[in-house]
Amino acid sequence: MLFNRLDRLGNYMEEYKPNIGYASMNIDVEPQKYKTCRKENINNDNLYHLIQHNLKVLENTIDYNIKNNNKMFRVSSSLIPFGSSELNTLNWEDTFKDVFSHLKNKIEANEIRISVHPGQYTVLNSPNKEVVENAILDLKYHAKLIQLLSPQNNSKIILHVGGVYGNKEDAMNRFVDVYLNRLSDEIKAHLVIENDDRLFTVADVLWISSKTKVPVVFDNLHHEINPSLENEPIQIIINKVLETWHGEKPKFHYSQQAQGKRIGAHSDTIDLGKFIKDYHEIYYSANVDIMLEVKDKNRSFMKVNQYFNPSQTVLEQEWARYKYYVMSKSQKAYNDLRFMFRNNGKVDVRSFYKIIDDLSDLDINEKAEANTFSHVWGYFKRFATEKEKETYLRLLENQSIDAMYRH
DNA sequence: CACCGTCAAGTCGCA
DNA sequence: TGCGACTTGACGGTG
Repeated sequence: MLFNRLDRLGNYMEEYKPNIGYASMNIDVEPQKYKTCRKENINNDNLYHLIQHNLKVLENTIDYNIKNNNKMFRVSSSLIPFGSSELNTLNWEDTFKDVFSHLKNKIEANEIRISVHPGQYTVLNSPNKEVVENAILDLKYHAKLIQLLSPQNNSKIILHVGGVYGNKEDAMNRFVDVYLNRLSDEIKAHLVIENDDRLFTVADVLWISSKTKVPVVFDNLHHEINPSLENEPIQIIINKVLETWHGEKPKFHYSQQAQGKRIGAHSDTIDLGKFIKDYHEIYYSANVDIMLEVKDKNRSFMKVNQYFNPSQTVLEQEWARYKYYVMSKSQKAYNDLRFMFRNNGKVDVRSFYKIIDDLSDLDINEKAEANTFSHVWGYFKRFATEKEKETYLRLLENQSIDAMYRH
């Protein structure tokens, strides 16, 4: 009997393997940062070069995703500076038509699911008419990005409900009203709403969904901080959220609290052990895709994706990348991992990342850090200029570890 | 060259 | 009533 049940659970595991995604930026591609400008510097020439640069950042991110078998990511709203403002008079859609078409082909050929996430300033339910108009323009901009990059039903615009203004019921009714009467079918085809960490709970967004049929994105950390439906088991709540997707594959958010920071602040990295525990409690029986919201972006994607799709080759690459980080934290962890990878032995994903994740709790170890810089310097001294060499030796002598990271 | 305050966007919550 | 926090790169001014 027990065996049968475990066996069935194992089958669910096979069947419900989530795509794992990360938000907006990739910290390991170059050029990495999206550029923008101030209002006073907006002109067509400037915008042209900024967008050209940003599309290159996006293409590099897509290439990274293809190479690393990543099937989901969030496109940054910063792609087009002032993309929803009338101050941007460049016809960027036509100007970069060929680039968009090229990127769209890459995304679709590799079956990558995309999403966009307008920020905290896009408020559809404001009592201020102008704020609402700007929010609608911003949704049009985001829908245009989807249309240009991947105009499929599973591409989503994730939005928060907005403000409360002293009366939550009125505020929710205003959202419903704007949704039903002001949004185009094209926006509605992609728009989904998420519970937030202060104002609108899962129960609130489910209510809005019941009036509008808008699907709901469940965010675990926001639900933990701003709970609702507390008498219901979590699986019942999840089932209610799943029903709002009407058979489409849902997208959920997952994040972890940063220790010692403001409530709701996202952690630097995903602790894989905690992820696995939460995944089995919350997401396990649901056929969903999971977007990670975390500071180290694609690196946590690699970590979580290895749990679902382990590969010895990838783990070895991961070990190579984390090597100096481990060395700078703990000589013991470094030796343990070397032992783990000895003789091309098979490495267990969870054990590997447990050693890496546990390092973040350690205090700064300046001796180990200085030792690491000596190792790294062993590689760099061949390429370094005289000036860089002087800087390095001066900083090492003074044990100025922080300054060394900067250089 | 390093560092700091301000700018964009809208809302909430605390003096 | 007004200002800090949230977010993040740009950019001007100061030392």
